[in-house]
Amino acid sequence: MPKYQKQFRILVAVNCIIFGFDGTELKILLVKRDLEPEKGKWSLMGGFITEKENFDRGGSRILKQLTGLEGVYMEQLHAFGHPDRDPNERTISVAYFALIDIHKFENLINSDYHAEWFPIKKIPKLVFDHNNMVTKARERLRYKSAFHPILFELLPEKFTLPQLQSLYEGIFDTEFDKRNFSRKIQSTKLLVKQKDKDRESSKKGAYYYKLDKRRYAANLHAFLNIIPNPVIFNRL
Amino acid sequence: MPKYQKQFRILVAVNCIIFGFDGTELKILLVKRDLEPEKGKWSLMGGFITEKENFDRGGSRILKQLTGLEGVYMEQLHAFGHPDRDPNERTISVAYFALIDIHKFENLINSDYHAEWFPIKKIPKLVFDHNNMVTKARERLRYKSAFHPILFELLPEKFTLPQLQSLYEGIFDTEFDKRNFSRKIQSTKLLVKQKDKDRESSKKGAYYYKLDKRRYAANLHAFLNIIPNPVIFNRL
DNA sequence: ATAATAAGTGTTGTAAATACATTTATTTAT
DNA sequence: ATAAATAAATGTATTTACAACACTTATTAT
Repeated sequence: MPKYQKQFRILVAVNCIIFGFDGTELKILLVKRDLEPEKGKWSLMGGFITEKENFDRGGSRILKQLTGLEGVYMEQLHAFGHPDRDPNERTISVAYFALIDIHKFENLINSDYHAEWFPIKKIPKLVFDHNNMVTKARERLRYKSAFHPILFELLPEKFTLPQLQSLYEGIFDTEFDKRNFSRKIQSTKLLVKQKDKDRESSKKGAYYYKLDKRRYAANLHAFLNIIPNPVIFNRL
Repeated sequence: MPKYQKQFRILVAVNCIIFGFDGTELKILLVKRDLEPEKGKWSLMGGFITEKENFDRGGSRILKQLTGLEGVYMEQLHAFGHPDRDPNERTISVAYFALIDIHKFENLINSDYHAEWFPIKKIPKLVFDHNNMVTKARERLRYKSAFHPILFELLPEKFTLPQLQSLYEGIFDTEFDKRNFSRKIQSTKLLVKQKDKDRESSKKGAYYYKLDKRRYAANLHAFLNIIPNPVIFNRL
C-alpha cells in the first residue's frame, strides 16, 4: 500500500477535565505536571495516545491512572489543535470530561501524582490552553445537565434532595425554589426514596434517595428541563 | 527545550460533513476520493492538517477548496481516532459539519473534485469510518436544530414558511401542524415578511421571509423549542 | 418547655402548547 | 365566464406545564 509520505505527523494527547462535588462546591481535579516544559505547574491530567488505543480508551486509561476509577461517566468534549498550544512541539489534544463521585476518589488516589481538587471558581493558571478546556467543559456540563440527568454521576449512591439541589444551584450559579425543584425531580421517576435519613446537615434530617438504575439507564438521553429559564446559559 | 522523544506521531486529518437542502430533501455533499487507498470510492471531503493551521481553519480551508464558500456555518463535531480507521496508516480525523445554501454551491463548484449531492436517506457506503461521521453529524444537526435557530443557514436569503417547515420535517422525519409551526417561528421575531411571493410551488404563492440579521446574530445561542415533543430524538 | 434549624409539602394563577377547520388567492380546464 | 383544483393563510378553545408563593413538621440544643 502507498503511504501518505509528504504529510507531517503530530503528537496526539488526551486530557481529562475531572469534575467532583463535595456536597458544597463543584470542583476539578488538577495535577502538578511532571514533565518539561512547564514542569511543576498545575495542569489537567493527560497523556499521549498510544499506538493501539482510540480516544475513548485513552481517556479512560488516563482517568484510571490518576483516580483508579473505571466505568465512570465520560464524554468527548472537543479537540484542541492550535499550532502553538504546546510551545515545545506541536501537539493536539482531545479533551474529555468526566463526572466522578469525589468520595470514591479519596479511597483510590494514586500517589504517583500530586493531585488536588480545586473549586471551579478558584482554578489557578494552568499550562498551555488548559484553562480554555476547563471553560469549555464547564459550559458543556451546564448545557448538558440542563436537559439530561447526568449530575447524579457526581453524587454518592445515596443522596438527599437538598444535596442534589445545591449541586444544581452550584452549576447554574443561581437558586431554585425547593418545592418546584423537588416536583420536577420526582416527576422523572428516576429516584427511589429510602427509609433512612441523612442527619449530618440538619436537625430534622433529609431522606436519602437512590437512583432507579434501570430507569436511569433508559433515560440517559431523555429530556428533563430542570432549569426554569434557559437564558441562564448566557452567563457563565 | 526537551522533546517528547519517545512518543509516536500521527497523521491528522479534517473531514467535513456538508449539509444542503434543495427545497425537498436534506442532502450531503460527497466526493470521489482521489488518492489511495480506496481511490474512486465515495468519501467525505477532507484533507490533512497543515503545519500552521488549527482545526477550525483546516475545516474552513477544506470546505472552501471544494465549494468555494467562506464564512459558512461550521462547527466541530467530533474527533475520530480508532487505530484502524485508515488501514494505510494510523490517521485521526477531526470532523466538522457545515450548513450551506445549496444554490450558492452550484455557482462556485470546483471541478477539480468530482462532487455530488446525496439525499441523506441514500448515502452510499463510504470509505473508512465516514458513515459513522455522517450518522453523528445527523444526530448533532437534529439535536442542535431542535433548540437553536440554525436551519436558516441551509436556506437562501429569501425563503417561505412552507419551505422552512418542510426542512424541519425532513430533519425530524415527522410532520408538524402548519398553524402551530408558523406561530412558533413567528414568535421568535427572527423573520421579516417580504412583499413578494414565491410562485413556483403553488398557485396561491407563499410570502417570502428574510432573516432579521441583527436579531439572528443575537439569538444564535438562544433557545427556540420548535419541536413539539423531544422524544423524537430517539429515532434517527 | 422553648427556640432554632432545615426538611417537607399543596394550591392557585399564568403562560405555553396543542388540537383542530375554514377561508383565500390563484391557475387551469371546461 | 365559471368551476374545480391546489396550496397558503389564519383563529380559537382546551389542555398542560410552569412559576410563584407560606406554612407545618421533625429534631436538637438550651
